Parts: sequence; structure tokens; C-alpha cells
Amino acid sequence: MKFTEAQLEFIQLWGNFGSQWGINKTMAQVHALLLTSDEALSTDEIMETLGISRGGVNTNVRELIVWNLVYKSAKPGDRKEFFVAEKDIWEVAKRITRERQRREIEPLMHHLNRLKNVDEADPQSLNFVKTVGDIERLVGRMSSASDTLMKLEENTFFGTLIRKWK
Amino acid sequence: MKFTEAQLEFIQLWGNFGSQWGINKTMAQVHALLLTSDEALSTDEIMETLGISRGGVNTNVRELIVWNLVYKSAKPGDRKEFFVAEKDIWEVAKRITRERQRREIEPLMHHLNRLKNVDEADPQSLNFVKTVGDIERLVGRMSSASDTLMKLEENTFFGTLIRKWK
DNA sequence: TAAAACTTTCAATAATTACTGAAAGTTTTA
DNA sequence: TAAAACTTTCAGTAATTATTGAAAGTTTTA
Repeated sequence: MKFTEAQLEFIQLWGNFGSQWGINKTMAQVHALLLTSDEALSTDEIMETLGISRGGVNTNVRELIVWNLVYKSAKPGDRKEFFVAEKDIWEVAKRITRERQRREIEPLMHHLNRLKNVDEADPQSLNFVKTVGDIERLVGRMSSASDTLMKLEENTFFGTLIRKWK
Repeated sequence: MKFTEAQLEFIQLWGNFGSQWGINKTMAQVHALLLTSDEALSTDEIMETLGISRGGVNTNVRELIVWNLVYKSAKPGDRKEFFVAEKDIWEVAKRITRERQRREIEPLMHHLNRLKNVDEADPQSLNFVKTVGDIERLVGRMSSASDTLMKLEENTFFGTLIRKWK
């Protein structure tokens, strides 16, 4: 299997997977392309490879920069902007986790907590408060589990480094 | 805050959260409604509360049954079908995890693995194989972390039961 | 300073995804 | 057995979401 072929397949795969998890398909594809490119790419190169418009590249790349998954990078002697992706996958995972935590989990937790102030006189509130509380606990634990995993990976990676240095 | 008000707010919240994570909004809403209802509900009651069509209720309830989150339930003296949700949130989480594992993670892992058969002669393949391999490892570990969490919860729950019995 | 090179924005449009409702199908009743 | 009660299906339509592309904006060059 030729590299370019494999890369395009990976881009498709990552795009589909992303959209199943609520991430814009094109944004995931741009990310996949940059993740698997050794060199920094220009807007025109991204347009060309993915067959999307200039506006589309601009919007999606900028969003990836907001997520802290992609950086701008200048090439000497060229005044275009070039883009590179963070290549360390554990770092990528950490940043995605962090961003979703901030954007989605925290507001969710806040709302759930507020909903527990339901009129206790109503007999239906009993099950309701339990359910909402259980979801709160579940989401909280999933959050901290993924935190733990990220930290664990950090240590494992660090461990690998140390082993290499010895 | 009145119960009904809180329940409707929860339904909205869960619907929005679901759609941010790739789950059909209406399906999440039906789920939220059943989760927070003490009694089993008929198609007409769901239509009424959520303001959606008969076809919509039918499709979404059936999908929830496939996910093993909702059961049919008969009421004596009534020939309509009624629906109840599984109320144990850890069980719910386990079943959603199981289903997404089967539908999304497994195929993803399979494809990623296949992509590692890229022509090694191409110098770009080096980074590519590393990236794909790292993603494989990451996804694998996240999977087993969530497994572990579910099992842990099972034990915690069991522990609570035991404590109560003593 | 103004033209060239490049980036950004966003209204219009396209693509995707979800929902409706009525007809067809099924089960129950009498 | 046929009418009533109920469930399912799915073509058509609506709602949502994503994309284009050209005009406006910005930066650089000479």
C-alpha cells in the first residue's frame, strides 16, 4: 500500500470517526492530513489534497488552532502561512479532553446540579433527584478517569524516555 | 422548581448533550423522558410530552430498545405497548459503552491496524506508522479504562449493598 | 503609497440528517 | 371473519449543519 493511498484512507477514516463523535468531519480531515504530514502545509496544499474551498480550510484550521491541535508556522522566503499539527498523540488527547471538559462537561455538571433543586413534595422527584445525581457522579468519575489515564500516559512516556537515556 | 418543569429542562439538556456526542437528539430526549418517569409510558404519552410524531416516537423507541436502554412493558387491561427505561445509570453507561465499542471502536481499530501495512520504503511512512500505532494504543487504553471504570462501579455498588445489609 | 499577495468573513447555497403523517401491516376482539 | 386498535414503514418534506466563493480586510513589498 502506497503512502499517499494510506494517508487518504486515514483521512477518510478519521473524518468519519470524528463526525460520529460530534466533531466536524472536515475539521477532523484537516487534522488527519496535518497529523500525517511531515512538512507544514499551506492553505493551497490543504485545499488541493482535500478538495475543499479556501474558506473551508481557513475556518477549520482556525478552529483547530483554537483547540490547540495545530500551529501556524512560517517558511523562510515564503510569505504564506503554513500549518503543522501537534504530533504527540497523548498531548492531542489531553487537549481534546481539556477542551470538551471546558465546553461541555462543566456546563452539563452545572445544569445537572441546579436541577436537583426540584420540589421535594412531588413524589416523582425522588427518582428524578436520584437519577440526576447518579448521572452527575458518573460523568464526574468518567472525567477523572480520563484525567488519570492522561497522567498515566505522561508517566509511561516519561518512563520510556528515562529508559532510553540510561 | 416544579417537577414537570425540571423534567422538561432535563430532557432538553440531555437532548443537547447527546447531539454534541453524536447521539440523535430526539432519541436522547425520549431516553431522558423515560429515565425520569416513574410509570411506563405509551406512544401517545411520549408524542404528547415531546411534541413529536407517532413515527418519530416509534423509530426512536425502537432504536433505544436495540441499544438495550428501554424495554417494552404491557399494562393489564390495555392493549397498547408501554415503555420503561433501565434506571440503573451504571448499567446504562455500560450498555452505551458496549454498543459504541461494537459499532465504532472495533471497526476503527481494525482499519487502523490495516493501515500500518504501508509501503515502508517511503520516508513519510515512518511518522505515519508511528501516528497510527499511537492512536491505536490510545484508543485501546481508553476502551479498557472505561471497562475498568464500569467494573469498579459495579463493585462499589455491590459494596454499598453489602454495607446496607449488614 | 499603491499594488500585489495573502487571509478572513459571511450571505447564499448545498448537503446531510431528522421528522412527519398517512398508508400498509399486524394483532386483538367480538 | 371483519372491524377496531394498535404499530410500523418510508416517501416527501422540513430543519439543521456545513461549504462555497467572492468581496472585504490585512499585510507585505517595492
